[in-house]
Amino acid sequence: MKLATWNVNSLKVRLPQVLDFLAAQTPDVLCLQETKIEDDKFPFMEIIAAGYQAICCGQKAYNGVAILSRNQAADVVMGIDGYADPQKRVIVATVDGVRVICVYIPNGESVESAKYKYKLDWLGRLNNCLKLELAKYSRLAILGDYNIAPEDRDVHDPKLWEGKVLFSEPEKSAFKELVALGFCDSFRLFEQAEKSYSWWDYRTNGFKRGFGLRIDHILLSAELSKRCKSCSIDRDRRAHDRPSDHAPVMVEIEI
DNA sequence: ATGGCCTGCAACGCAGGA
Repeated sequence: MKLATWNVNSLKVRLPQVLDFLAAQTPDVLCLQETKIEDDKFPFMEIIAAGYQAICCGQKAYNGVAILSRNQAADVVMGIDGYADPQKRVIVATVDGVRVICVYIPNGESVESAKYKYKLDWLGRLNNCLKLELAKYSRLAILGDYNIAPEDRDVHDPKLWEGKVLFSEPEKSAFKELVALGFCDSFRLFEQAEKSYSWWDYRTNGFKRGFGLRIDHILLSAELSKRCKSCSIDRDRRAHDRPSDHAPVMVEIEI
């Protein structure tokens, strides 16, 4: 089973690239973030024509998540239970016996920002949600844009990023607390190339200069970790004409 | 280089991203 995640930074713009990704990688599940499209405008026809089903939780202009899957998605939940967040950042479903949580964790803007407080609060709510899901499902995967680089090796210049949003201690602690619930960062189960990142800034010509961060992650429960055979970043997609600023991340699990 | 771009919305500049 292949599970993938990709922050597409507008599904409308990136739809051809998403269809190309589906054809090239044939994932069983693809989690999308920053679709930036309302549900009634979601490109269901094109996705279905590609052999996939889709569930979505979107809004106008900002945020928005979706899960594309070859097989039927069951027990769908939009958002975090008991948290009336107007920002559409979470969609959950069971596919092929795996509980899939697609997350778009807030960016935070800067450590001084009100959005940073929202991010930390949001992470607390996600932590509670994962606790409950883990009690119900042993095969659990959380895929998405976490907007947190967990370790020095996930940052092109840790000195430069020290204390900054995406790499501040409270964010890294919150990430560790999620993992400590009983997950593993699937990317680190395997030997990886140095300077492996999933996001590069548009502005700094970041991709060409290797100015990147690893902020898109796939956390797996113990039950899935022991069956995980690979985790990779499809970094070549970032070199595409008119790319998303994020590259897809994918795991293969033997089920 | 204190800089650089991309997207959507609604206008011809802003918010937001990270």
